[in-house]
Amino acid sequence: MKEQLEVLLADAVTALKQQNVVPSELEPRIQLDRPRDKSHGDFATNLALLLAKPAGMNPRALAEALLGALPANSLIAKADIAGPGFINFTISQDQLLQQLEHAYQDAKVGVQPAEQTKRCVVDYSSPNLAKEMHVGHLRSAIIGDAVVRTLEFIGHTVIRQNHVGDWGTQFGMLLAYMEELDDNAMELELSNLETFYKAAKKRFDESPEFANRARELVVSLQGGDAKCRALWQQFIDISLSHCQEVYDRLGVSLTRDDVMAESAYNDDLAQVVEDLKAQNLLVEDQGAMCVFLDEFKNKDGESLPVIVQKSGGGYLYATTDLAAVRYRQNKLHGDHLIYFVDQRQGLHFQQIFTLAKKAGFARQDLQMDHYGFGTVMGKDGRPYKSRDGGVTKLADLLDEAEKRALELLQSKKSDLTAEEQAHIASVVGISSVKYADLSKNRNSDYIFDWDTMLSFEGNTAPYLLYAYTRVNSIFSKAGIEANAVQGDFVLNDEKEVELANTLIRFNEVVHSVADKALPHFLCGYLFELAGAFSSFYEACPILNHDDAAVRASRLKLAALTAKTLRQGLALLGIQTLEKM
RNA sequence: GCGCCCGUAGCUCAGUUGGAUAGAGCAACGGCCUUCUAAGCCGUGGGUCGCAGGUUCGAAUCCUGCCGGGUGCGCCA
Repeated sequence: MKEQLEVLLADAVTALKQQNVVPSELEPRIQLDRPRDKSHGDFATNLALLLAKPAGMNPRALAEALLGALPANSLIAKADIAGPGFINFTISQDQLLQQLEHAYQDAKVGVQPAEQTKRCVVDYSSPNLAKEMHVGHLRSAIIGDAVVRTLEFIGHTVIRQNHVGDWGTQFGMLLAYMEELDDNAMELELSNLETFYKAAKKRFDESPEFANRARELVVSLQGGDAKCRALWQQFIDISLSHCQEVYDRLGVSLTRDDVMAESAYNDDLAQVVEDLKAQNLLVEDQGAMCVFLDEFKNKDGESLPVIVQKSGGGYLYATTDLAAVRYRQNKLHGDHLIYFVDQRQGLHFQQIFTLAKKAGFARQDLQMDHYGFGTVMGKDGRPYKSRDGGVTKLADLLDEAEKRALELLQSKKSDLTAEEQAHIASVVGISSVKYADLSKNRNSDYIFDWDTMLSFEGNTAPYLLYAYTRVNSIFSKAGIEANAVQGDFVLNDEKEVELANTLIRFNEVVHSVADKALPHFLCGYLFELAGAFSSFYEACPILNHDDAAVRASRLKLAALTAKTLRQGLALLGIQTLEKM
């Protein structure tokens, strides 16, 4: 609908250029807003204000001219010139009704496919396998997964890449510790990777012999020693299955097939350095192999180095990331490489992107984006910590979410069985954690607060899940299938119109989430939709209305609301409940 | 020192590439359950958009300079 209006306006501009009213070289950006004030119509544009100066005309007169040049159409019911020269459009109700009917019938709820589909290679989650996943791994997995689902929904091909860390120096320490244990003890110790890591670290810090052995093992591991590799593989397998458990509980769509570990690039690293050298980009500095990029300066105004090989010969994560760029472009055939990684690695990725293009590892037109995010903070405004001051394991965090949700449910009166309560608590707990994260702008830090995220009031998962069950209860009460209501949409009541206008915005919102990789747009929209429905539900009787046509139309509005909420939440990676 | 992010109501946050009177939720206060629904709805109060300049028809948004916070800047990932 917005797109159609944009096309009409673009045509009007073209017409005015032909009439020499507007300079022909002008290419104004057509901006259409949804005004907050309803008296300003459904859409408003500032086009006349933008063009007034170059055209040497009074903005209101130019607005008149634009309206005169607008092609005939069935979209616009009314167009007014307001204020200094805004044009306010009111969309014809026929159009609105058509859009509603289409969304009601459509498997994608009226969401249009992207104009140009791409192959997106998305790097997200990517934990270090040496330790168990902790609270710091939450955002990449949750936000990345929501964006991935949204990109797929509008027709892009997405290749997930879980770039797990399985190759760092700390693995020497872990292997050394494994060596000291017999089979039984090992199995026991590996059941909790967190304590295993701590025990190994303690040995490393306390015993110089152990530390030496750990360093030897890193060398043998990277040298391909069979015994060492087997031990390492055993550890990696256990750690990956821990990760998979967390993904499954969290409803993150990653699987074992998406794992493309750091170690997988091992054989290509020497080649990366070789290729940089062949292009005269490489400089040896203090024994390390570096590329100095003029785009980045240090405090003295000197170029900043990207170190690709340590003075001891070892490779670094910059080397691996360069190899990964090349792999993702050439082997996975990506058009758009996306990284959901902590904001703090911003400089690193800027360097990698710049160097990848400079070295010809990436085509000049390859799109590469680092979508960063802020830190998870505690209520005290400092990075989130568990009660004992340590990092919180993700598994424990999710346990607590479910436990708190269950307590909350039990505090309310309900006729649910214990089994139903347990299931609902699990969904509510997990989705609360996810939604709290997704509903904030990913760029900023956010405060992790159990009470706020589990509240049934405000922009939260429990509120939306409850809103969904309320809509559903209408259909179960009436014994009607939501997707098979006979009759047409008819809009009379103000609340009906408001809900209808909110419903048809879903398409725009989904596209903006995909374009900007900002899922909080969708959260804000769903909250608005749930609110619009509640107001409608309060003001407009559905099953009790005696006019069958009105009843049918309202049922369809409810059905489309349910469908939109379900689909919207699904894009966020949140499942719905039939009752709660 | 330089780079990036941030500063909006008491609190948590929106504000979609500059738009009309800066919005939600929580908290506070006041209403609404003999009608599908109250884990809900309706309403009230609450602001020097960090500060000071600038750009223009118009600035929370763009530019410059300060103040305050976070984060990063050669061999960890």
